[in-house]
Amino acid sequence: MTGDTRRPSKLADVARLSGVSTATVSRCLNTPDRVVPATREKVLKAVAELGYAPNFSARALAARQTFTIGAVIPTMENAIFARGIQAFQEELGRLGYTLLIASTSYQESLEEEQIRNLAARGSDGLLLIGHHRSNRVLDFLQGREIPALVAWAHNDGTAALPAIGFDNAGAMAELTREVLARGHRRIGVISAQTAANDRARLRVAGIRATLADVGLGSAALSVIETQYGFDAGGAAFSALMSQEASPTAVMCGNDVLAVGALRAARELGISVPNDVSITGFDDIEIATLVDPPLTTIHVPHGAMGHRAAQMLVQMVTEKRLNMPSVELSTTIVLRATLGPSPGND
Amino acid sequence: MTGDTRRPSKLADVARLSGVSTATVSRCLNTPDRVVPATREKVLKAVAELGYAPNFSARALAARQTFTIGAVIPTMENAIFARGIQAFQEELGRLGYTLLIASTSYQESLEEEQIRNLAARGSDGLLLIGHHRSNRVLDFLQGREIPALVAWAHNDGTAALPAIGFDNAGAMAELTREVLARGHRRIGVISAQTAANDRARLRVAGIRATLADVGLGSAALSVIETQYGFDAGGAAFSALMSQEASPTAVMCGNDVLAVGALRAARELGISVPNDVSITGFDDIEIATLVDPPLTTIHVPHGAMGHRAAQMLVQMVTEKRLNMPSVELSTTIVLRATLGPSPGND
DNA sequence: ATGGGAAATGAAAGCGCTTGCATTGCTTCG
DNA sequence: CGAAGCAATGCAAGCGCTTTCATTTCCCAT
Repeated sequence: MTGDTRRPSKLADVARLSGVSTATVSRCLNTPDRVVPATREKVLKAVAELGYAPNFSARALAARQTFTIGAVIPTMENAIFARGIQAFQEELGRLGYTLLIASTSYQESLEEEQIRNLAARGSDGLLLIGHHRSNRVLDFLQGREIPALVAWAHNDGTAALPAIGFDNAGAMAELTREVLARGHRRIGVISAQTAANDRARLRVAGIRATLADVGLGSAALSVIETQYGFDAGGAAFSALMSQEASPTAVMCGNDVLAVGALRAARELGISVPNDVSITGFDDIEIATLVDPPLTTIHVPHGAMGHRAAQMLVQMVTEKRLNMPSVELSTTIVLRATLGPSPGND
Repeated sequence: MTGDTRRPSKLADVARLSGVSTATVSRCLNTPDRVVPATREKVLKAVAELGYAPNFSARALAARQTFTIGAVIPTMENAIFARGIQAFQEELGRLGYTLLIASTSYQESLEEEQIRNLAARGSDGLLLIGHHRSNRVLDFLQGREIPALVAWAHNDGTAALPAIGFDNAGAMAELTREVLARGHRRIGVISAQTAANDRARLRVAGIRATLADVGLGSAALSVIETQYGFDAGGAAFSALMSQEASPTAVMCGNDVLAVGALRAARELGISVPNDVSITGFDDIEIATLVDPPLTTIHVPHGAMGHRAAQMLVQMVTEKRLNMPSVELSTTIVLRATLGPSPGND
């Protein structure tokens, strides 16, 4: 155990100690089966003795591979991304990759910068959120031949990048049917900003389409777009409820907004679900902790993170820029915030 | 704009196009003031024209600096770490560094592995959580001369690594005084596992010490250690309340545990704070969303993340392994879950 | 035994950048 | 007007690893 000495030992040290060439040591570490067991043993012993750990920068430079995956996400503060990214990172670790992380704080302009940065740092692959993205970025990725995978969204065939996610519009449509089935005919919607967020857009679209299916036009619908956050959700809810013909059900684009709305309802003395129903999207932990527990759409974040890691690593190792997109299924979780319409029509 | 072409252009391409040596280009990019303005301009023009971006692996290898900071945290799923890490990452980005992240899933044995991994990947500095750590790791860090900063904990002078955080014991002691002031004399504690978690340990110690101050021995105290999570918190609460002389106040090691306890209380038909008081630690968002809102200790996670990034980068650029620790102050947030003791003594 | 072919190993050329030292070109002053 | 001094630049040697290609070794069929 001469490890942890002054200067970290390098490949050449191991080679010298074990009496082989650096090439053989390298092969021992990277392609063990290309080396005869006796040699391998000898080398591994030297490695242990020296406490040798390869220098990743050198390796990256020589092999043009960093064993690093970059992720550009809006924020980690959000439980939704945090959970998925945690699973992503765990699986990545299992596969021998490390996660390089950058966030955009929901600023579209920052995303391109972060992507270029992570690319310059040699990320072998990139995890991106949602499809909304300029052609310039797409061209950059393609030109550099960097595999990229989109998560939290599904690729219906029209998008440029492969994706793993779920059918945002479909899931919301299904929930809308539940809402309609309970007699609601005036629907309020609290959505995240849709301009640079295809997920938010699709969720609203799912509601619109379902309403149209039963002959309900935009008169039945009242949509508010707002920032992300509990307070923003609450404010939007108040606004919605102070309209003259206020909605009997308020569907929210995500659980955070929904919980904010719930809190506002409590403060306003509006009973949920007796006076008004509220629904969410995501099924983060808080949905079960509020009172009454939130009816929402369960999204398999953990599974998505895991699969995303596997897919991305596969793209990297097989040098593929494309891959069949996978759609995960969501389920509606009926808890207590969705009830029959008060019928005060 | 010949950028984004087939092969990413390299330093030599820029040198050729601008008619200078690679050394000058390098200096232009890294130490602009060591190059005469006319040359600089010429080079920068070539850089723009080629869409040149430096290869970080090569740079890292040559300069022995990666502009990368590693963080080893228990998990990102936890809102507590997520917020602090988000702030840390933002500030890091501002300073030109990128975050390499690894998590241990609260497994002590994994931490060392992750630290070595991040070190091998050339992290210029490391952010670690809490002081609990083997000497082997400490020696490793010191031998490799890698600056490391501990967050979420305070260094009272006895710890090996500089720290930024708060006085876990002191904060909890203060809260305990509030509890005692309300007449509570039988205190239950729900703590995270203390074996490998100095923060949890100190929080419990803070309670113990304060009780001792007023002459209350261990008979007044009933401590349960449990896993992290809402359900675990709930289960621990049930266990505590089913004791013969059940506590009139339950102090929890963190908000997640406290909210779990709160939910369990509701399910058991125990009224908070009439029948029993509950307190948390951290003041994560959920504390304001539950009903009744949770009395807890506010911790400046965002500020801590920011400062941590600044301190660590300073350590890196000044090549210091040490630095004065900073203590952030916490505040008690009295909301609704702490009330007077029912006095059924 | 022995030649042939596959498997194992070694030698050495980079990967793209930084940086110590040598060189060039100015300015400045005696 | 020339030498000294200094700023700007260039040269070239690495940084620690991977990988191609050549060489050696080994095994087995003959």
